[in-house]
Parts: sequence; C-alpha cells; structure tokens
Amino acid sequence: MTWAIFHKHRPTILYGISLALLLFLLKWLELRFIVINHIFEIYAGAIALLFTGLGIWLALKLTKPKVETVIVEKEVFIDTKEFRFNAQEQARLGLSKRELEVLGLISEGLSNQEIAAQLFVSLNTVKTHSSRLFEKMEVKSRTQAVEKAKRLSLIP
Amino acid sequence: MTWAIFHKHRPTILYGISLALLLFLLKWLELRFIVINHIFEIYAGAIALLFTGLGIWLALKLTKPKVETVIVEKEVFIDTKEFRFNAQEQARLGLSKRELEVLGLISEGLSNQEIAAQLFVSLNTVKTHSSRLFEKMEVKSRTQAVEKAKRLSLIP
DNA sequence: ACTAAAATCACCCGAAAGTATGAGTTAAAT
DNA sequence: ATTTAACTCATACTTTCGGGTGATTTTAGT
Repeated sequence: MTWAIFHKHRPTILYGISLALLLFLLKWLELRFIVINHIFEIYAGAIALLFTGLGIWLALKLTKPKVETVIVEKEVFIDTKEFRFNAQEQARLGLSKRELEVLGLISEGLSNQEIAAQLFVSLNTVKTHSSRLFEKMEVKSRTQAVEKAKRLSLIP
Repeated sequence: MTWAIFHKHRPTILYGISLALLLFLLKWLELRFIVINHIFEIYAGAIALLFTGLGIWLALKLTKPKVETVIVEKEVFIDTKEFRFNAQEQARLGLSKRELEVLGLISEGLSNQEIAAQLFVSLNTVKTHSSRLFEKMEVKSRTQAVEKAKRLSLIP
C-alpha cells in the first residue's frame, strides 16, 4: 500500500525532495558564508572561552587558601616549684662541699651530734663546719640558715 | 667648553643624529610590518590575556574562599604546688593558735627572745609554747619542727 | 714541689635552746 | 557556775649551739 502511494505520487515526491535539498544547500551555503565572514569573531570567541576557563582554573588551582588561626588554650601543669640546685649561689657564697652537706643535714632537723655520727667525724668538726657555714651565709643560727638556704635554692 | 666642542664637530654630530634617526625609522617600519602581518595573532593574544584575567577575576570573585583552620595550642602554666594550710593536721596534732604562731616565727629563723618581743610576751612563755609544740609534734628541736611542719603543710 | 683551700680535730666559754615543774589568768564551753 | 583548755609567767636545771682560737692533715691547682 505504501509502495503504491509512492509510485502514484513519484514525481511530486521527487520534486519535494529536490526542493528540500536545494533549500538545505542554500541554508548550508548561507551558514558557510556567515562562518567565513565571521571566522575571526568565532575564533576570538573560542579563544575568549578557552582562556576564561584557563583563568578560572588557574585561580582555583594556584590561590593560597585563607588561613584561619584558632588558638586553643591547653593547660599544662608544670611544677614551677621543683627543686633545682643553685650552684651559682653556692659559688657566690663560697660554700664547700662539706659545708653544703652539713647544711643539708641541719635542714633535716639533725643535731650536731647526729650529723657527726652520720658523717663519721667528731662533734667539733661539725661545729667548725656549721660555724663557717653561718659566717658565709651571714646568719646567726641553724634555723636562719635553713630558711635562707631554701630561699636561695641550696636545699629543696 | 662643551659648546666649543659642539661647534667644532657640528657636521659630524648632525650626520650621526641623521643616521640614528634613519635607523630608528627603518626599525619602526619593520616593527609596523611585523605588527600588521601578525595583527591576528596579537589580537588573539590580547584576547587570551584579557579573558584569562577575566577568568581569574571571576573565580576569585564568585567562589567561596578556601578556609584552612590551624589550631595553635597555647600553653597555660599552672602552679601545682601552692601553699594551702592544712587545718586537719593542726586539729589532729591539737596545736593551739599561739603555738602555731610561734611555729611560724620559729620557721622564719627568729630566736626565742625575738619571738617574745614580737608577741609581747616573756621569754619563758615562748619557751613553754615551743616546748608544748615540740611535744605535740613529737619532735625534739625547732629545726625538726620546721622540717615536719613544712611536710605537713602547716607552714609554707 | 710548693701553695692555697678544704677538712679535720681540740678546748673553752657564753648564749640559746629545751625540759621539768608549778602556778596564775582568761575565755569559752557545758 | 563550773570545768576545761589556752595563755601566761617563773625558777631551776641540762643540753645544745655557736663563737673564738689554734693546730694538723688532705686535697687540689700552679
């Protein structure tokens, strides 16, 4: 049935097709013409598009991120009253090793007699040590010596 | 003198200047020629530059800024060994106010005589106070008392 | 090897610290 | 009102501390 219709209107259809082709040709030629006439603008447009894209890419890729600084307070418990022997004070006062040793034992509450026993020396020796100690530290008694020694970080 | 030199070599100088101008003109013409011959490339380059800039501008203007959060820890030093009077120990040992007062002055290195003067009492009173103090604290001397009192946080 | 500082010890003496005992006063609790 | 604890003071006595002086021995630095 379709075939029959084709055969019946063959000239008309051919004419139609020919007309359509002609029109298409004309439109194509027109487009070509436009394209040729505006080739520069099109090229420029393409470049513009391309390089706009490039610019955006560059900007996104190469910019440094903004840095936002957040300060968090962290509690650090530090023993500020930790004992650290002050050798400078010892040198300044000119205290000898033995004198310092006696000072330490005095600060522990030992009597001269006990200190003598501890150090395997005579009571008199301990007395002379403590005497020189008091002289050098410019104090008048063992309690003052202990108090000052703690202040000067000579004993804990 | 400079003027004299100019007058003397006037033709030479003029000739030199003319030559220089001619060379400059030729170079300029050559440049013009190059520019005209490459007008399209130059134009394209200009567009490329312009739109790259536009792209960058767009990217920077229209995108949200990147934010990088940096956490900086700030150390806060806290004193852990602060003196806190130990009232419990005082109660446990049964130390009276006056005895504690005497203890404090002893720890400062004062003699019994000085303590007596400070408290407006007699030397004997100070002695009895310190004696009872030593009994209660179970020590035998002022230095021991000071040492123990510090351990028990009765004095700083 | 010589010297200076440190460590050791002894003796004496006065001052301070600490013990023992007793007692008077005051303030707070029952 | 009475009791109790804290504060006060005194006297007598013992022990320890601290100053003064001098001497001997180690140790360390030049």
